[in-house]
Amino acid sequence: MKATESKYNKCLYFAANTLARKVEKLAIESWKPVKLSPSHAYLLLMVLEQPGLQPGCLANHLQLSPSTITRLIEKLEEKKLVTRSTEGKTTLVFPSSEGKALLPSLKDCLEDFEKNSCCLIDIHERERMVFSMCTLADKLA
Amino acid sequence: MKATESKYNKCLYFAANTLARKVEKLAIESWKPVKLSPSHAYLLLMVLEQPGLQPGCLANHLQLSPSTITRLIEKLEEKKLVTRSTEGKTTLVFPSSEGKALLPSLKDCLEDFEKNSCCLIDIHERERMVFSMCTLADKLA
DNA sequence: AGCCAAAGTTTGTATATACAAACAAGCTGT
DNA sequence: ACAGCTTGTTTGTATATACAAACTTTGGCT
Repeated sequence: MKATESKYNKCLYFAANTLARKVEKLAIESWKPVKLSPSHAYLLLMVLEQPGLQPGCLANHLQLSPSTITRLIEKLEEKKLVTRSTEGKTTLVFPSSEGKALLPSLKDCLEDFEKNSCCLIDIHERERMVFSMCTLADKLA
Repeated sequence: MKATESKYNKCLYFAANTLARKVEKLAIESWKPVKLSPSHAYLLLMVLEQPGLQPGCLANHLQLSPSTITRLIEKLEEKKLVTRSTEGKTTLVFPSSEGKALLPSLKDCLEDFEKNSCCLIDIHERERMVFSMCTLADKLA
């Protein structure tokens, strides 16, 4: 059965969750080449662009809870892709050289993901949808 | 920080996940009066409308995996809101009388949820967004 | 100086969901 | 008739995420 045919196809709860799960699946595929989950990949990308970023800042940008960010960083640290350095009460996250080496592949994966999802929906409709989703998310904050 | 201001505010992965998590939170609040999580509530609603529905059919309508449906039913069974009866290789799910008694409250919660989320976004934009989300979800199936 | 409040981070624990494998029942072709 | 495929369901295990509580450091107030 298709989502558009479900009894709940007008329901925001249903639509938001169903879409998120399927997008997650597509994203997981897209990031398999670098052996990272999408969240880990996005976090690493941010750290590569702004070395020394703090967990709190990452949480804001990725709209994830601080504790989730801690867990993501832990895993990236295990994989030797980032390092943490504690400065007083704050923590700074830096990419390792291995992490830096991954940058081109990460960008390829991101591009792949965008390409795969863009070809499924009219680009303007997609843009409007993403904007609506972010706007509504903000109002739910 | 707001989702619309994030570095990733154009990214489908980011938008879909952020929105879904926040909608989930709102839904959790909306269904607190009946002490059920949103998924459990939606499942119970379906079973109330169509007693004897099979897990597989529930999975299709709710767009969840069969194993997730099993887990949801287990919990509703613990709470004595539904019963399972196995007929050969299929299973039929029926609401208990306690489950039936919950129907009016469930509908109130659903209405509350709709009301709370509708007042945040223009109703036509919302409709279009939900439709786009379902359509895209189908293409990602 | 000393203490309390605030801010940043981490830890313990819980929920939602899925995949893959196991299981069970029915169906098909020879 | 029965060996094997197919379908529906459940179980074992894993991931993503969050909340609440516990630290930790810093800065303000007295």
